[in-house]
Amino acid sequence: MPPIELFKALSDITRLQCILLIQQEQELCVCELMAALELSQPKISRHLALLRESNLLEAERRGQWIYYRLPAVLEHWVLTILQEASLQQNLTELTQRLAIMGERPERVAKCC
Amino acid sequence: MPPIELFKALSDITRLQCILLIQQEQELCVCELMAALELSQPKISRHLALLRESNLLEAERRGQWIYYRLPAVLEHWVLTILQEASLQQNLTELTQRLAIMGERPERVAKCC
DNA sequence: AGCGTATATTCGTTTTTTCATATGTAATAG
DNA sequence: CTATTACATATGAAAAAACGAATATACGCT
Repeated sequence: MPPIELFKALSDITRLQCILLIQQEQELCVCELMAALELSQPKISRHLALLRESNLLEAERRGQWIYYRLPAVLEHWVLTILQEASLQQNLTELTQRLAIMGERPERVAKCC
Repeated sequence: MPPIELFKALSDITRLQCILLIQQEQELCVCELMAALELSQPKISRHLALLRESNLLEAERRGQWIYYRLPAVLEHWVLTILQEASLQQNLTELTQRLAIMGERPERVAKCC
């Protein structure tokens, strides 16, 4: 992946927050991201699609839900940059809103 | 500096090439960047202005020329990201076009 | 089969970014 | 002082990105 593609992908606040929150939480479904970021479903979905197309996220359907996570194989320098970013980016507010939903799978059962 | 600001700054190919080439060469003037990237003066200048406004570059006038370089003090995580990017980004073509100009100060004398 | 939930995609519009052209400014040379 | 070089900035147009609203699809339940 060329650096410019990574930087373009991370240059939108919605995409940056999505990918960093997913990195922190291992995996998240769309409705959890909607709740955490307080954004509309199509908006979240479209940005996730962009990240998927750049191979920065992969999606897995489990029942009604589609879970997003970082790909198992990810170039090391990309991971380095994500980690540096997550050290700088304050995610506490997003994490709190996630916590309010409760733990998975109850969280999932409740959220959508 | 918030991560999103850095990623926005690096999400344009002209700005990315400028800053990485400057990082590699210590410092460059506008006419050297024009020659290396083969782009118009206002285009280079505008992108340099954006990088300057984000404090990712600093400018120093010496006679007729204005030299751009990385700031002496730059958050460490920003440097890390620039270094990771420069390991991935191929700058040989740009570097060659710089070399054709010859060495500074002859290069500078010739370039503009 | 029919309904509700979770997510994706399409479409038309708005906003943001980028660009080329033109003009302004600072330094140097004559 | 005038001309030239090196660079900055303003302006308006074009291209790209992001958005909301509506629609489509896929799954689970009854």
